[in-house]
Amino acid sequence: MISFDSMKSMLDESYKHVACSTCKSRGHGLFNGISGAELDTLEAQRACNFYKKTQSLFVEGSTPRGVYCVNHGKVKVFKRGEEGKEQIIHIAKAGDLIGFRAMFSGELYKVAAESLEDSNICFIAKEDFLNMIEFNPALRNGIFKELSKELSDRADFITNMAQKSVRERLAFSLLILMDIYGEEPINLSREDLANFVGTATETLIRLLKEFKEDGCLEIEVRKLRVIDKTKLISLAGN
Amino acid sequence: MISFDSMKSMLDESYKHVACSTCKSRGHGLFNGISGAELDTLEAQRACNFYKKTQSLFVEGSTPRGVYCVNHGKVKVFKRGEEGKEQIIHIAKAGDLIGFRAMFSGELYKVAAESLEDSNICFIAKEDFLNMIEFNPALRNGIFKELSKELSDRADFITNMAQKSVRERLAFSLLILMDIYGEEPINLSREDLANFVGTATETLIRLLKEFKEDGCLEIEVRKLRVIDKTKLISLAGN
DNA sequence: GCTAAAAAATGACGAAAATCATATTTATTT
DNA sequence: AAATAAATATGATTTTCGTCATTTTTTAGC
Repeated sequence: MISFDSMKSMLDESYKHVACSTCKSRGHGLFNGISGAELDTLEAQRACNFYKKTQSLFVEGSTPRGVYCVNHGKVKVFKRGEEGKEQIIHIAKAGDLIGFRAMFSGELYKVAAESLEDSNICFIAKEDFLNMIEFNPALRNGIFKELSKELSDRADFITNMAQKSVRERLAFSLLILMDIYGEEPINLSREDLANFVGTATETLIRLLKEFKEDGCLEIEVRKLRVIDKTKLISLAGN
Repeated sequence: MISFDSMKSMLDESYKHVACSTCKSRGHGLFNGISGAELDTLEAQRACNFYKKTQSLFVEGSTPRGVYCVNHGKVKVFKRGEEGKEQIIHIAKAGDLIGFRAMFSGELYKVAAESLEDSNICFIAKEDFLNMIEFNPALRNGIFKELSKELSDRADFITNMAQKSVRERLAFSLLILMDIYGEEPINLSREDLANFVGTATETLIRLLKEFKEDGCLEIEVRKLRVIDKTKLISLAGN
């Protein structure tokens, strides 16, 4: 049988030509409210690119030149600690915008971004993006809202890190990942999952096994499927 | 001798009548670029209040009605974990704005805020604040920048939490607190400091003692003074 | 399809830090 | 100033989790 991933690779070319006007990911994203002339402008300004799995969008310390809009696929946004260990801060899915924090700060990237699977990602230059915001109050408010939401999420993240056990954090992380992956199984390497939870890979593997034995998780090598969300919620402890 | 704190209390009345136009805290805050008619409007719209130490500005789950601008004093912004333990997310100093995330999200407060010392804090109603932003691009960009900075800070915070030892985190936290407290000694209870670092109070106390013995910290009951910043930086490990 | 390399899994062990119990000091109230 | 409460400090013990070593499985290249 031909895998879903290899099928997608075969479709590379078509992936490069997604129109914003028909982009299904747009519905849940920030460009949701856009239409008419503005949509045309967006369409003309953005460049669409295909990223193979594990390809880098940008690295820590580089100069931000624009924002990335995920049309299809998943992207991890992460930071490296001193010993080079990654801490995944955020996982972006279709419809999500990446790297807009850097548009406002005027600083170099403080995080890095890399595709987690074969992805199709559009790019909008800084100038064009800031211009759109300047003249579109609705979009502006969307950005404010999004920044606010992320800020709030990160406060939760910090609190969890400080006060919860690794087991609780894993359960919590899996619930977040369920939202991100939707119907699809969660497709992350053990290392990436460990770097999201904030633990050692070995510890993570042991806990996954426990969860499986507890009957809330189905495990294939790189595919996790939650089968008892209720139990997971109680394990997450809130 | 009369203490600084009690002296401040005696001056309550004067604290209530700080004019925005002469507010010294304004220089380092978001209202920095404001002048003329806008400054007059701000002046007219804001209400100035005195908060005694440990007084609450707002609690988790309540409805946001505006933003708070610290004229004098310090405020902790925190979240409570399941067992009620606080995690301090941010400590605001004079010139800082508190609670503007909630202005955009349309949600209830997800964090709480409480004064750490006798403080003078102005309040600007949501409507007025949003109005100012709508018509002042510079202020708007300031807010974007501020939100972005906090987002970046929190990514660091998360990474530190996940990858650093409590000792390293304490060193790092003390460096942050040095910036917040400036020339003054760091004035926090052991519990608050532990809740900022994200550790148990007992562990924190033991580590403070170590730092003191290492000669980088001077400890009075509620006053910490860093005396060897270089050493602290090396202890923080970045 | 075979081989090399990478990822996942398991076990043994130790260090870090939480918890619990209790003592001591400092603050607050009357 | 004494009494009570709260904050700080210290000790003993346990648990969690990270580290290191090694094996097994999966993936990717030729």
